Amino acid sequence: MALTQLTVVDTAVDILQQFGLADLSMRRLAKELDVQVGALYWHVKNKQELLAQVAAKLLNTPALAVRAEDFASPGEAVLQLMRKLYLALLPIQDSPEVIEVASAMQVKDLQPVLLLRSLLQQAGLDAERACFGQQLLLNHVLGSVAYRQNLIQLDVASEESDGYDWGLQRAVAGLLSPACATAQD
Amino acid sequence: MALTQLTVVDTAVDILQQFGLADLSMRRLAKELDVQVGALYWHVKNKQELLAQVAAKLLNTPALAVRAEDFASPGEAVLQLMRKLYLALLPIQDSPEVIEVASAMQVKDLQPVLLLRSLLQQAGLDAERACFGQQLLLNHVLGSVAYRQNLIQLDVASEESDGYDWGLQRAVAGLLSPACATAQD
DNA sequence: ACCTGAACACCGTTCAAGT
DNA sequence: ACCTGAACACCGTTCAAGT
Repeated sequence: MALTQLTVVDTAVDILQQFGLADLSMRRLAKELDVQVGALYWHVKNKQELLAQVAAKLLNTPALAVRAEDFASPGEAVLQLMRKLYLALLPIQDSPEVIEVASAMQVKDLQPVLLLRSLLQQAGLDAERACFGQQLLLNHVLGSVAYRQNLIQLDVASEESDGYDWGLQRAVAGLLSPACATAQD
Repeated sequence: MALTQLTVVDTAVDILQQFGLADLSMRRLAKELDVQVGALYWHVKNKQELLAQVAAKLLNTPALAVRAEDFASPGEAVLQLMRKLYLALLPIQDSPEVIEVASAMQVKDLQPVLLLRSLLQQAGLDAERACFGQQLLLNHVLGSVAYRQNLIQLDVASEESDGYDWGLQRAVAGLLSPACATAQD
């Protein structure tokens, strides 16, 4: 197995899924690939860039696609996309941290994020507001996933609702309500 | 200056404010206090617990208090509290990470968080929903602060709005709208 | 009770030197 | 072009031994 950018990123995804971010070190990754640590730096610039690519691998999957035409309204499509995102990220340890790194690096090709913005525009928000709404909803998934993963990790994974879905519905309602002409100006 | 829990935490807060979380290591902290690293572990259990105490120090300040009686409605008080929180956290480097550690450790005495929940209840939400609403709004501040701190750090601190306030208004509207009888059941 | 000294088991990144 | 070996400058945590 030749050492390429692809194998490096894929192995990183593997380690993340199986052992979490704490175990995803450059040295551990090198060991898994049977090379010296330095060799990795021929294929990726640094750890941050590697994590951004890991995030892209996690999010750019057809499983997270949603077609607006399949729903009664764009709002319904938004809800569906957000629910898929939550369920996809929940089983991947520390996924919120990884995705925050990617967002921080201005990674532009996270498909579900672009899709979310586009759906919000289809629902009637202008470009700027779609962007703000995207932020609100993204903050909510990542925050909720992080919160729940933490509960799971440090004790019982209480079966009861964590409020993600309720908060999501209220947020989407707030974003798309007809009273959306900004309250103050 | 005797080495106590208090001085350790206060010095940690100092380092965080001046240099950020990356520089807040146990070794750096020990150097600042002119002691060996091991000495710190007599006064704090570990780094995680230290960070939780740092978060508490940051949040449990009278500057972040808001009295419901001073506003036309509980909803207005919520908006005000959230705006104060945002402005208070923005200048403190990596404050969202630090606060997430505290929340993760189930720290119960973060006053602005308790206040937020209480205001949501005063606005008419039942206990469970107030808790969910608190989550939504907290996710939004922490996410927005992290996002903005990142922009500041890696280039221009664009003066234009980051959408925090618009998202906040829409979220609060969604939470407190009269159509709050859950849409689906 | 409180602190030192020193160790243990790690990190990310760089770079001359090899092939 | 791609990789090794080895170094540099760090981490958090523990613990016998000192005072």
